[in-house]
Amino acid sequence: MQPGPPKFQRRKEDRPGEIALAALAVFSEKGFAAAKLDEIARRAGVSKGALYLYYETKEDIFHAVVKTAVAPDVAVLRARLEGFPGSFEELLAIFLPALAGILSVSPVAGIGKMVISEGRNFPELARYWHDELVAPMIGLVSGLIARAQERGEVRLGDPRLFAVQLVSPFLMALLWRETFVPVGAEPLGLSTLAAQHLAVMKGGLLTPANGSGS
Amino acid sequence: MQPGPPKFQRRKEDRPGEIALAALAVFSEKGFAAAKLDEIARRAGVSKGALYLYYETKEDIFHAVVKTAVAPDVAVLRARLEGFPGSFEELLAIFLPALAGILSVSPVAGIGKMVISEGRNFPELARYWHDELVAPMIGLVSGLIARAQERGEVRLGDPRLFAVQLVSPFLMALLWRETFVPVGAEPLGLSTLAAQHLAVMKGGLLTPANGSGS
Amino acid sequence: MQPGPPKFQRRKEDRPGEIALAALAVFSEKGFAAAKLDEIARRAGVSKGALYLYYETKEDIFHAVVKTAVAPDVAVLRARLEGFPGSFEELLAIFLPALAGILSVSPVAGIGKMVISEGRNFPELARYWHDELVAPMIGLVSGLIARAQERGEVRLGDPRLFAVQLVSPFLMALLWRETFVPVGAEPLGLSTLAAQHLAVMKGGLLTPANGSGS
Amino acid sequence: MQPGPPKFQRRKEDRPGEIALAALAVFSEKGFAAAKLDEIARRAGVSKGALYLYYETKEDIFHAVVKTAVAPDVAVLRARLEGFPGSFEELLAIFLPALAGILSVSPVAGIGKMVISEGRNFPELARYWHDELVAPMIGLVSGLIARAQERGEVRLGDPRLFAVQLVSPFLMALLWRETFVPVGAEPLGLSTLAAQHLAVMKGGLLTPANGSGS
DNA sequence: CATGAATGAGAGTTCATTCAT
DNA sequence: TATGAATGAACTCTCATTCAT
Repeated sequence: MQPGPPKFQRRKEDRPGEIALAALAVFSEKGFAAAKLDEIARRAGVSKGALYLYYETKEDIFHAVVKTAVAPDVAVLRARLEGFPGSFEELLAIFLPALAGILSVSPVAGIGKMVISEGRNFPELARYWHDELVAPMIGLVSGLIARAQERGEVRLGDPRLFAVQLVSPFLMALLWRETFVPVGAEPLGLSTLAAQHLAVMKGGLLTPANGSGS
Repeated sequence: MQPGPPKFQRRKEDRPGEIALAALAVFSEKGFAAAKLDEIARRAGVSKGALYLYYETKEDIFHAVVKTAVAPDVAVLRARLEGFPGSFEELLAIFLPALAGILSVSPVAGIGKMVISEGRNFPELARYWHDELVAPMIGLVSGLIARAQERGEVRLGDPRLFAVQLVSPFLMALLWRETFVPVGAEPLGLSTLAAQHLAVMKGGLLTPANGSGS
Repeated sequence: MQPGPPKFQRRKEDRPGEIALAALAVFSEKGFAAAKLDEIARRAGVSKGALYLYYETKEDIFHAVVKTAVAPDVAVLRARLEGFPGSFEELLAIFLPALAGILSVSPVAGIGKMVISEGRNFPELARYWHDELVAPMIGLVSGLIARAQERGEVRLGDPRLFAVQLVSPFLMALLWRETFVPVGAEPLGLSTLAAQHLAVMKGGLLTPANGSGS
Repeated sequence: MQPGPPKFQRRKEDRPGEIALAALAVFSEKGFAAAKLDEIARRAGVSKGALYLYYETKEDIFHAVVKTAVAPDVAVLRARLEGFPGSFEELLAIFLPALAGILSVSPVAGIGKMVISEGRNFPELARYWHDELVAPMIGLVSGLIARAQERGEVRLGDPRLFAVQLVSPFLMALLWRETFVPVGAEPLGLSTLAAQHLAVMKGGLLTPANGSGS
């Protein structure tokens, strides 16, 4: 049986991704409970019934959305940081702007907000995010800091808390953007923040021989 | 027949506060949409109908909860900071532990999570929080920094971003506590964080003559 | 124990009547189901709980209202009509304006609307009204007509339907006043209607010898 | 396993009409407030949720019901009456039985009762009925009477009140049927009433040359 | 595969009724 | 008696999920 003339049609294999993308937007804007499947379907360009061809339940879609797009970012950063040849100061100078860059384009802000919001309702997702994204990231940075401490580059102190100090301004900037900018607040420039944070961290984190001379 | 416990009590004075307290817990755990009035009523020890004796709608209860307990904290901090006689370094040494102390006992974490979660659904509340709590706080700290810069105590840079750097680790610690600790993550000790953050900020924020000698 | 100075206070024995009066207004405006006991209590100047000191249920109040103020009107008309000495033509000339006069000041319109509206929900009340007010009235008028027919004053025909023809314009005028005048319709003047209706009925109801000569 | 009757049918076309029909019955029996959507849905043979596929709110269903089936009756009568070639006496002889016939089969009685009952609660509907049905009908009949007066066929007097006299017995008959017949009252035969009313009106409404000779 | 009309459990809200005061 | 805070059943309306087409 020869194939008829190939009619244009969307590739079926993309449907789950298209749905997840639409769902990310809706969940991120409304939260889990207030998000309507009707709206997700409409934004995905499919019928409401079609959602159930690819996902079992609304919760299932939510899980898919949260778990999607997590791995790539971690992998990218891990690749850049692990085995970085230079000093910790040089590492910081690379890492902080890179983090700012990634965060400003990644959907991680929206998903992060969802995890914060719905963590109590979906502990499995909170655990997943902690185990897959947050803990590895913190662990990675902590490890780099610990090694830098061993080399005498970084002052004494809890590496995990140092890691928190390093990344928290960016977290705050993301939440600021999602929460207060829509109601009229002045945005926090991510790149300026990265530069200024780098300067302060170099001054405060590094030992005198390594940082204060810059 | 001996009288059992009375079927209900008349305590008009106390009810609104009790309801708001119960609602804070439920909203904070579940988010606005997933919170059931049934549960709020049960935790407040009243019937569902009684809620409507004191509040018009579910949204009204939510508003009451979000607007509650905002002013006190701001006022306390403003009183401590404004007109502080010492140097900025001394100010930091007071301010960071104080902030950590306040945050660890205030319901601000739960409410803040709600504002982050539901900001899009209730922009009025996001605006209220920004205008009443967040912007004043940031403005207060920024002002202190700017004056310290004029005195040559603090390095050059955007005071608003310095303020973000100062407070963001505590924001992150709160969200960490609310989101990841319940699923098994190691807590971030607020007081240890405050001490370490103070050390780093003194090293990185202050000018050499003022900070690096400590 | 000497009595203290006599404080002014409302006479308790009027309470049920005051409540029924307020209830008449509210039921008449809103219908049974949409009438709120809160509003009845407020208009009666008592608390909601006080209603239950005098009536068992909302339905009980409704019954009281419907059954109240029915008997007087019937009695007045019956007294005027029964044993009227003159001709039927003279009777009509008395009866129609009198009916118009009574209806324009009596609460019968409001109650009648309630009976029409709620007859299906409260058949007992429909039956009560029919038996106590409507059927006696129709019977009374029918009887007068029948006797006038026997005297050759009124044309042949079903006396009951003649009675309907006699009273129906006033019914319509009442319903018009209650229903359409509030939304801007021109009122139907009851006294003008009575005069014109009298003229037509004299021409159409009476036999030539009795009516057409007027 | 043989297939039982399908759990539900898709009949998008027919549903609104079926729902409105069921709603007419329920509203007419119970009044607006006492009518339960559950019962409307059950009588329409659909689920409660299905009502909301076709109507926005309960009030919306009520509006649809009240506005339904109004225009047709008016149009039919207007067509019959306007431009009627014969004398007013002949017109009456056609009009009154026709009115009786239409009213005895039309749902206008039930809807009219609803308008009377709920006019205060839904003034928009009272206005709609007045403007679309009642005022045009009264105006139509008044106009015919006025022209007949100009031709000397009808006695002097307010044409609008004459119109009321003409139609009110039928209104009363309808309300009688809806209100008192269900509790045991003798029905008022509409066709007999029409014939007798015709006779009386010919005698009382027409001028001697036109009416009294019949 | 795909649709969307239809379902039905469950939510927020109202209000007649009760009862501690 | 009188109050009105408190109750809880019942209502309207929503929306995740199903299924005839």
